[in-house]
Amino acid sequence: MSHSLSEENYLKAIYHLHPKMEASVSTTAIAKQIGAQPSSVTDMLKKLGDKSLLDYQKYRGVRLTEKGQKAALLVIRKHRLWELFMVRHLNFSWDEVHVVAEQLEHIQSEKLVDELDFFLGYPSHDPHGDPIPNRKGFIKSTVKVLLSDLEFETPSICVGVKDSSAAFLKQLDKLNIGLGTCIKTVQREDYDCSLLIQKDDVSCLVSSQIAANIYVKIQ
Amino acid sequence: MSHSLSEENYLKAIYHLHPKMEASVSTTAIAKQIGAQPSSVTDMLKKLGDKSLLDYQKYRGVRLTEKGQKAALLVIRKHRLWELFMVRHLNFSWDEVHVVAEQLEHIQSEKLVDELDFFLGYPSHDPHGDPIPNRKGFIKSTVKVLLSDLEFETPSICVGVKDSSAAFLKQLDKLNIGLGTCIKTVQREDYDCSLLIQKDDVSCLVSSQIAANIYVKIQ
DNA sequence: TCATTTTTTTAGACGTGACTAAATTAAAGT
DNA sequence: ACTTTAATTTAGTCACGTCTAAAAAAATGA
Repeated sequence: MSHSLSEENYLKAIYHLHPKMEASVSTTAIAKQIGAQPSSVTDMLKKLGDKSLLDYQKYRGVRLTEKGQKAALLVIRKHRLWELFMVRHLNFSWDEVHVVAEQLEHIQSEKLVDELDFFLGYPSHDPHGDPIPNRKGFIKSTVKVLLSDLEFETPSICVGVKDSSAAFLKQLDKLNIGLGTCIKTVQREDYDCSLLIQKDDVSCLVSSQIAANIYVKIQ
Repeated sequence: MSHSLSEENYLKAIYHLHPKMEASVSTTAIAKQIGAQPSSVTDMLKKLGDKSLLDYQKYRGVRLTEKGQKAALLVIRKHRLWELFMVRHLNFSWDEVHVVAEQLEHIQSEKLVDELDFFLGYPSHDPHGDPIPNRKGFIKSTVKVLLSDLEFETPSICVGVKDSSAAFLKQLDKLNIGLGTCIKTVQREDYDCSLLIQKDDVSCLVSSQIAANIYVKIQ
């Protein structure tokens, strides 16, 4: 019924690589995500296969089962609720919460999570704009697009980030971009593909790398 | 600098067996406390000795070093802060928090603990009446006595419990005894050593086992 | 198609933290 | 003091999750 810390990390990694279960995930991709050797991944995939958390066939990659996906989403639920708790109540900034939530997400107590959810007022999104699954493991998929893919002169609102590393989030803080910031793209510079954007009547230039890690929704 | 989950559990167990470092703790006592075999304990004691968290000499029992005691107290600090958080903010009762705090106490993040401490208003005691060490690992020792050792007709206040198992705490709830309850003992029944106590003008009978697990302070 | 490269799996090993069974040391009792 | 009992340690094993090196399968490309 419950899973080890490592198992939970694998489930989460596989989910993140293909949230919609639309294709199978390769051993190498998982290894990169987890930061382990492919041979270690193979071992774990066999184990998770035996627990029927995913479908594993040699050389075929894997796909989460319903059961595996639910387990992954319950870990992600805990991660995001703890992140929000730390930002709202413990004076953490959005770039500091991830590493600590990586530990807290493995605490096993349904009551703890559900009461935390209640305490926070059943929030819909975490501090990075990602949706929080409910206690059944159901998650709302949001319609969002990368800033780099947005058509020029289309007003949009920042709703999340693709990269949630501390380095990137600190960069956004410097640029004064956060969740809810209104942005439209003006033009792309041919030289380095950086984007000229307009934000609250000020325009500024952001690199293509930054633009490719910001999610926006069209108003 | 930081210790594994198992190491932390051993340090905590040793501290609880002899909080004042007044005597050496035996391998068997630790084994009972942890719920492990004595041979496993020996292995771990060697390891903790090598890390100079305790003094270990074959067949001589162990004693925590200053460093080891501080490490133990920082784990206990986390345990008690989390317990209080759950009772105050997450609708946990005092008999439910222990098992979950056993997990939460191993989360490694100084900022998390210190911010939690601040969030709770730098509390002095946990929901079972035990003092909470500060961030330096300093703990206030309280003057308290077991209800079973209290002299008859001496007014006292319940300040803690020795046994914090869910079973015992639930029993206290039934008897309407909690932290702050005013109690005096009236007499001891010769037959079964149970105690007649008086509490808020009602008298009732409690078994010797119960009386030996309630701490009171004299008014 | 067939050789080469890449991916994946197998085989064998290691560290951690536990165990059992046997050996050793310390404590207790006569 | 010597024998018996209890406590402690040693030796060897095991499961978990990892690793490296080698083998096997799949993908790629001339």
